[in-house]
Amino acid sequence: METQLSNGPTCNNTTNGPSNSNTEDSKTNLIVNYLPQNMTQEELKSLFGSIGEIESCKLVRDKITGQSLGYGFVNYVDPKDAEKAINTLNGLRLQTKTIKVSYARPSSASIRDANLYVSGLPKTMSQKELEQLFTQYGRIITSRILVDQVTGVSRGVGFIRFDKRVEAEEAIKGLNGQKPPGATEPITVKFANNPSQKTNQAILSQLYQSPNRRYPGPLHHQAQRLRFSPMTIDGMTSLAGINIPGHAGTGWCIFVYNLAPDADESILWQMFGPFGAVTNVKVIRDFNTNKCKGFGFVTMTNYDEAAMAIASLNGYRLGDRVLQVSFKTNKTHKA
DNA sequence: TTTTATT
Repeated sequence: METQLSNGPTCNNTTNGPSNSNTEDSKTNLIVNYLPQNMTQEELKSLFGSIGEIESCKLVRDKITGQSLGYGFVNYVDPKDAEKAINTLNGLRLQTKTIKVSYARPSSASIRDANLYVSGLPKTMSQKELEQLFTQYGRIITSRILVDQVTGVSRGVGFIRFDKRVEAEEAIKGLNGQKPPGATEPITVKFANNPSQKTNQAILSQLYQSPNRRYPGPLHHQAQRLRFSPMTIDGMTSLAGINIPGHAGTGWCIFVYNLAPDADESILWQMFGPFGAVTNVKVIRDFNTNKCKGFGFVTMTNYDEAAMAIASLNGYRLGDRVLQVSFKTNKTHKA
């Protein structure tokens, strides 16, 4: 019985059970999870190559869309380097993500589709308690409880990934429809949807079948998933008759709010440049005093990079100020 | 009432 609970609150348990995976392969081959969306295989290779010589490296992508699936494999020549990579790179913060680095289990059919979706959980249940409930059925690889982004309170929904599919099946048999100790409502336990089942065909048909939609939000979101270029989106914008926030035609215009009175253009270049191609920056100043009026604009060429910059820099603390960063909207001056 | 963990 080698079940390991996670080491910490953020489900960073490494899958290096002493008895389970002691093949040669497992000592050099790593799986890297929770990678930022825009990270390329080259960047992955470069990051892990800084530890030692890499035998092979692969970023896993969606077969159809080419989108990164947020994880990859790094195989070192020397097992010592693999161990070093776990020790130094696991938990590393990259942009908005905290990456997880652990030994890859030997690939086999038995470990696929072992991910469970659990709903109806008591809102008070912690990740640890969730694991305690499931651990009797097998070795837990990851666990997660989804929380409300704003309040941080549990949504009563979570995921449990087991080492083996058969363990997941047993957990469904044993726990689906059951009440956890102390709970008033039964929980639902089933296999989680396979993310790759959500084909872009379905997304595309949504895009094209709604020529009258007026709501930029969701469409915008899907554009991100599909990695359309700004030009493609522009074409679709006219086709669908909608507005895409921040899209000026020459790039993606980003609104930066709460700059200090003495802010200048160089600070905007410095902040946004690392995220990708920046074509223009502008600090808005008072005509008389020549002091910054508290905001500015940045234009970036590529949607993905602009989105990443916004995700990373919104809420960023510059001096004693907390910046607000978003795509520029066409709102005049209400709300 | 679905996050991105098996090449």
